[in-house]
Amino acid sequence: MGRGKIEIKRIENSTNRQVTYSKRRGGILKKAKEITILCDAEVSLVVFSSTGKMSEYSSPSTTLVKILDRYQKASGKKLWDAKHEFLSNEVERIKKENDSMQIKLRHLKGEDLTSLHPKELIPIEEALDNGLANVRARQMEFLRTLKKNERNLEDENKRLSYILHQQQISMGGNVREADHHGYLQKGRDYPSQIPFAFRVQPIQPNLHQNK
Amino acid sequence: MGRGKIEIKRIENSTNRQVTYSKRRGGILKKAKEITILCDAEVSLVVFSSTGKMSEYSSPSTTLVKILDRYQKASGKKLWDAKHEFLSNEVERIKKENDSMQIKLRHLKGEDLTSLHPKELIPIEEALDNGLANVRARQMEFLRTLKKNERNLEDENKRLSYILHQQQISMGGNVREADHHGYLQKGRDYPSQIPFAFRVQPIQPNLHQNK
DNA sequence: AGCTATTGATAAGG
DNA sequence: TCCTTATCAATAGCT
Repeated sequence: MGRGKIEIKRIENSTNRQVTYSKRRGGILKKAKEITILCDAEVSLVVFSSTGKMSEYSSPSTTLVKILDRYQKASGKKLWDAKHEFLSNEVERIKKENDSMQIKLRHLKGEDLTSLHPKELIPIEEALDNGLANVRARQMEFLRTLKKNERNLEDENKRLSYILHQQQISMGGNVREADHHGYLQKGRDYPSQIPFAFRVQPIQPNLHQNK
Repeated sequence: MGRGKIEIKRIENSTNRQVTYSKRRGGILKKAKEITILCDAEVSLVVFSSTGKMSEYSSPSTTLVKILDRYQKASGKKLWDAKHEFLSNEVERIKKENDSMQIKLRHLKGEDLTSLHPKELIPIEEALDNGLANVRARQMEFLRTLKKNERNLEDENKRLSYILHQQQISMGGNVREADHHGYLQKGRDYPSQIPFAFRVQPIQPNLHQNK
């Protein structure tokens, strides 16, 4: 019923699918209302688009809950109880998972070990060893990063101090020439010779870089 | 859409109403299926005729229960009562607990450490150290128990062997007197003197005592 | 969002 | 309930 026949299969073009959905949703809702009025029927219609947006229709004078109640009586299927059962099972399932993790955690913390066979201690020991190695490796890595950061900042500090000092020399004439030469000759060590007031305050190393 | 336009109002003729219901029900079900397929939608449709007969459609791969579940989440309306809510909350709660344990376990195994602040590594390291100490202490304890067990068994073995030997002496006369005295004199070392046939097979130490 | 050619749904009748 | 068919309604493809 359109400019051409279409095959009933998923519309691949997403825009097209959306448009068709919108049109047909209107159509089916209208049909639901019509059958309700024309035939004195009760209808409950819930539609989710592929994007997750919901539309619903329930015939007037009833609610979805009432219709579902009737549904259960008519079909013999249990929506309530099934839902109940499903959730109960879910709770059970997750609780078990929980318990087993709890136990593993306790074992790793070295608790409740007396209940274990000595053979079961071995993989735990290995896991702990391994974990410890990983944690320490990570700590070392972090230390290295910190040190590197510090060194970079020190270098930058020296560079800035040097520049500041030179500027000071070119601005005011009352700086002794000797100091100036001293910097050029002493290389890496020159910052120690700079009066404190010239030094640039180091900024906080960026501890959050991996956060 | 028929031989004549009809007004959308209750069809008074009961037979006519039934017929129209039947036709339109077919139509709306078809539309529901089509929108499901064409637009990748999820549909739940329940219809009751005025005579109380029910028809339903749920998109494949889902059930009415699942759709209703989604319905509740999307609409905020509660279809089921407090008990369900309680169970749902329970599921949520335990799932969260589960996730947090999952994360702790992973951290203890030395996984996903890069997401941690170095300060957070310290308690993990401590826990691992502690756990390792406990596991190893347990292993040592076990070893001690084993050794003690072994010693006890050896002693029992000797005792039994001695008794057996004495019995053998009192029953048959062809055992040399010397051997008999030997046991009493040599103390702890005597079992090595007993012929193999006299020795009692040691039983398996009870490794499962704490299981 | 509108427009319209075209297909689809269905009212009436058998 | 099912078939047929005239007729109206829904909508696919475009803009």
